[in-house]
Amino acid sequence: MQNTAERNKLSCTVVNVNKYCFDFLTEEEKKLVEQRQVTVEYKKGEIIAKQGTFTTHILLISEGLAKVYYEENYKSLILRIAAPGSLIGLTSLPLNQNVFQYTASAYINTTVKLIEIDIIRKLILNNGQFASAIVDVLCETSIQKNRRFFCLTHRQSYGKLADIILCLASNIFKQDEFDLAMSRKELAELSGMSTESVIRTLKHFQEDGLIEMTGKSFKIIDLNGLHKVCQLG
Amino acid sequence: MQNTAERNKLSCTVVNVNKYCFDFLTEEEKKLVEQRQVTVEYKKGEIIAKQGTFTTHILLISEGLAKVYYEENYKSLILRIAAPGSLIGLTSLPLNQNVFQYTASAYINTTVKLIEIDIIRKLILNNGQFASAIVDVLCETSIQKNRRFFCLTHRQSYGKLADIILCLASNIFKQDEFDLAMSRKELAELSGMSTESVIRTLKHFQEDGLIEMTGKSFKIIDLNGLHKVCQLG
DNA sequence: TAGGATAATTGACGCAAATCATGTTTTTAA
DNA sequence: TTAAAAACATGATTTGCGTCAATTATCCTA
Repeated sequence: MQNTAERNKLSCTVVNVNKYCFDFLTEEEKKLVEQRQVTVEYKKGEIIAKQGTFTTHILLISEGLAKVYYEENYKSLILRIAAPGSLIGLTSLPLNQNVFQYTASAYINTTVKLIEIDIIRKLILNNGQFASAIVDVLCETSIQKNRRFFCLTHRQSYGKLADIILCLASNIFKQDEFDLAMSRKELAELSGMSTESVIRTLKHFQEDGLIEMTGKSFKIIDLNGLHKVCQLG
Repeated sequence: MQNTAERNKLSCTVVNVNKYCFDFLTEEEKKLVEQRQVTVEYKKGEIIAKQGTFTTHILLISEGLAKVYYEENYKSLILRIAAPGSLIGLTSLPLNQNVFQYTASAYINTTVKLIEIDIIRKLILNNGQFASAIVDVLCETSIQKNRRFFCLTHRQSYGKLADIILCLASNIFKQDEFDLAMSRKELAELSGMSTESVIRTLKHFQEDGLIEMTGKSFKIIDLNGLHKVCQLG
C-alpha cells in the first residue's frame, strides 16, 4: 500500500483518527464517562442518528461502518464515512446547535457507544488535554472534508470514482483486494454520480487494466494508474 | 431582511461569528495575547496566507473581507468568506498539521491581527471557556461548510447563484441593496460556475424581476422569489 | 484624455454525464 | 423453491453548462 503522505493526498472520505480523545482523561473522568455510557448495536441500513433530532449523546463508533450525510429537500450528500474510533455529533457541541446537523446510518452491522453530550462539554471545560484532542479531531475532519469537497466539485467522473476506490482500499479495507460492502448505487452516492455512470466507469477501469472486479470483490491492479486518473480528471 | 432562522437555511459562505473567543480570556491572558500580537494591513488582492506555508500565527480579520480557498492542481475552491471576527488558520492547531490548509487573500483592503498559534494552543490547554469557544467556532464553520458543500454539488446554476446573492445580501452587506465588491469572475468562482453562466443567469434574474442591477450595484426586488429559486434548482 | 488593458456581454457549439428505457442477473423472503 | 424485488448492466436520448470566439463597455494610467 502507499505511504501516509500519498494517502493523505486523497480527497477521501474517511478521517483517520490518530488520536483517541479519551486517552487524555484521568481515571476518575474515564469512570464518569463509562458509568453513564451505553452500547447499542445497529443492523445494516438502520439509522443511528437523524438530522434535526436533539443531540443528547455523542456517538462513538466502536465497530462497523457508518455513513454520515447531510439532507436537504429529500436529497442527500455524504459528508464522510465513520469508521471505528470516529465520533458523530460533535458539531452539536455549541449550545445553540443542539440538534444533529446530519444523519448517520449503518453501512454494515455497527456497534455504537453513546456518551452524554453534557459530559463531553464539561470535560472540554475542565480538561485541557481532552479539549485539545477534540479540537484536533474537528480540525482533521475539516481538512478531510475540504479535500472531499474539492474532489466532488472539481473533478469529473473518472477522477471522482478513482479517488473513492483508492480511499476505500487504503483507509477502510487497508489492502488492495477487498469485498466491497456496498452496492453500485451506494458507490454512486459516495462519488456524487449516477449509478449508471459508476457502472460504466468501473467497466472502463477494468478494460484499462486498472482494477479487476467480479461482483462485489475488487482488486486494484495498477495503483499508480489509478492515482494518475485521480490527478488528471 | 429575513430573520435569523431563514438566513441560516442558506448554504452560505460566511460564518456568522456569534461568540468572540477572546472575551473568555482573563485580563492576564488578554495581555499576553495583545503583547505579542501584530496588526498588518493587506491591499485588495494580496495574499494573507498561502496554503502549504507554516502556520506560525492564527489570523484574526479585524476589518475587510478575505477569500479562503483550497488549492489543488492549479485549480481552486472557495471554502468561505472571512468577515471581521473570523479566524483563519485554526485547522493548523493539530501539531501534525502545522501548515496552512488553505490560502486566504484580501477581497478588499483588509486589516488582520496575527496571534502566535502556540499561544492559542496554550490557552486551549489552560482555559476551558476559551477552548469551548474555539470548539464552537470550529463546529459552526463545519456546519456552514456542509451547507455550502451541498449547494455546490446538488444545485444547478440558478439555485447556486441565487443562494450566493442571498448570502451576500444578508450576511455581508446586511441590506437588500448593495454595491458588489467583486467582479463577475469572482462571483463565478464563488458559486462554482463559469463567468459567462453567471452573466447569463443574472440577466435572467433581472428579466424575471427578481433583482435589479446596474454594473456592480445590486438590488433585491423579490426576496421570496429568490428563495424559491434557491429551493428548486 | 487618449489608448491599452481588463471586464462584461452575447451567441454558437460541443461534450460530459444525467436520465430514460429495457433487459438481465442476483438477492431476498415468503 | 419460487416469486418478487433489488441490483446490475447497456444502449439511446437529452440537457445543463462549460468552452470558444468575437464584440462592446469600463477602467486605468501615462
